[in-house]
Amino acid sequence: MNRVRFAPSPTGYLHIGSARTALFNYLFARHSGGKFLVRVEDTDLQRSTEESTRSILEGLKWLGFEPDEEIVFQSDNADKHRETALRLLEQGKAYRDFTPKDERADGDVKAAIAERAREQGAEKGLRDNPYRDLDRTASDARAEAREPFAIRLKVSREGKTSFDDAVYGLQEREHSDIEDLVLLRSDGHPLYNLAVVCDDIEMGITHVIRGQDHLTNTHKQILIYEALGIEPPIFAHLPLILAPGGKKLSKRHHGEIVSLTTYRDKGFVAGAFRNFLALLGWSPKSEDEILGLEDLIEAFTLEGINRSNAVFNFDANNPRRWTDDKALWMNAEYIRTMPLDELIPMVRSELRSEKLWREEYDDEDRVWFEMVVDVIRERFFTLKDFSEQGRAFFSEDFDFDPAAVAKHLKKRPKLEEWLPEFADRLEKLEDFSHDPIYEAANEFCEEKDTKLGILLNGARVALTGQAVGPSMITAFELLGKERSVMRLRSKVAWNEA
RNA sequence: GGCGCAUUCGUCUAGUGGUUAGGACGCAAGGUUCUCAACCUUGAAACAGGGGUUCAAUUCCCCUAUGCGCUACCA
Repeated sequence: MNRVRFAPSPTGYLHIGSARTALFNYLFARHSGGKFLVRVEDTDLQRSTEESTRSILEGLKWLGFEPDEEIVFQSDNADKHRETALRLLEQGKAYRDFTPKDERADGDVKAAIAERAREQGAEKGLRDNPYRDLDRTASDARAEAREPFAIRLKVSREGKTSFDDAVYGLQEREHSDIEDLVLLRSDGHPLYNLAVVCDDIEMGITHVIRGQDHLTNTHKQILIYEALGIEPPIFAHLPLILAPGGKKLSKRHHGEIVSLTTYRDKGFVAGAFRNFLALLGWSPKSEDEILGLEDLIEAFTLEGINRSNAVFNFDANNPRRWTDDKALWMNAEYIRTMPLDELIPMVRSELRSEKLWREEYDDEDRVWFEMVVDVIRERFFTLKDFSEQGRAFFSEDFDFDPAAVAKHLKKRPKLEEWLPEFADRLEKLEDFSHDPIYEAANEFCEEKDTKLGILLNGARVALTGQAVGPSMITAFELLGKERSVMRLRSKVAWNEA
């Protein structure tokens, strides 16, 4: 049975790239009837926080990925990792390195690495550590004398490692390009490469599905598997998600846009965002794009993953383009087509958080509430729209869009008399439903020798504060006689700037 | 600096040794008419560049360019 894991390091919120990695792991597990596990890689004690762990798990839950077994915390296994390093030392497959640890600069680590490499040039040999072939008794003696040391893997001088990546194909790397990696720090803490390998073995992981940034490091892990005499799992590396312009998508430069919780907080339907994420770097055989969780599970295969990085397109300077257009479109598509039963709870919690919720909506006004939601969702993009653009349906306290007031009211000064007059007509209607309202509106316009649109567009602004919205006749019906009449008579909109 | 990976419309992508290079988002135009940011229809829009191999290359090979990743006693 396949066993996969999602292994985030808790050093911040859940990045959308990580969320997609979790998604692919989850889909792979479900598609093949395997297990989806979660392991929190908290070996970097300095940077790991509990709050981050909490927010990552919350994010996974929102997307609907519950782990099939208890969550593993990597730091709990540190002793085992240490034992493993010691065992390799014992077997002569690793050695003690007594070189004093050099303090690395905090800022641009990458630049420092490149600089060092440039200086060392071609004469640098990755095998020339003086302690690599230190006599065993001498090594033991120095360790006995409490001299600090790190444990490094003894990579053989000749040959190469290779593995067949499920996405990128055959990968080969010369040993001469791989240094003797550190397994255990001089302070006794295990390092990442050792920890992942040990834990993946311990957890019985069969497929490692992770970001492409791990592709070249995989060779180091293969070397550890070999030293341990254990068959490595199958690796499948995923293309990265980039920012517009092909740059790295980072918190530092792109802010909250990279955090999964942003999407929840800004009114995304989890299923819609999940659907969008799935299409970034993977595609189904069919041309369908709207895929629910079950569809994704059925269609998902490693073969469908492509190799080039995907750009997550958005415009930080344009509020309507705050995230990828297609993601927004997809969210709108979900909102207007999903079963009402599923949408209602989401709208309820949105209204609750904006203090617009009334218990009657779940009770005696339930039918009315569902009708309203069903009508207004047609033009909405996010769940937030229910409390913003749709606010007038749930509260008397709503704003008027100045552009709408200018275009549909101020430009037609006569409406200031007509709307209250029309209110009188509506008030007299015994049957306040579609046809009678429509007739009354038509009659009124004939009398005033004006077009229906002028009256209704003006009414829309007066009743909802918006220039766009559902059919106005329907809006009258939904708001009811009392509120319609009151708002038509109100001068509030006219006094807006 | 070294090593690795990638490159099809603006973006996400499909695809093949011979195709009108397909779809989606976005964009544009037209339609609908009570509004449009909804809906319907139509349209513009791509094989990074240069060499090979071949009857034929977007597809296979090489080089260049560009981007990304790794290169750490980070994960």
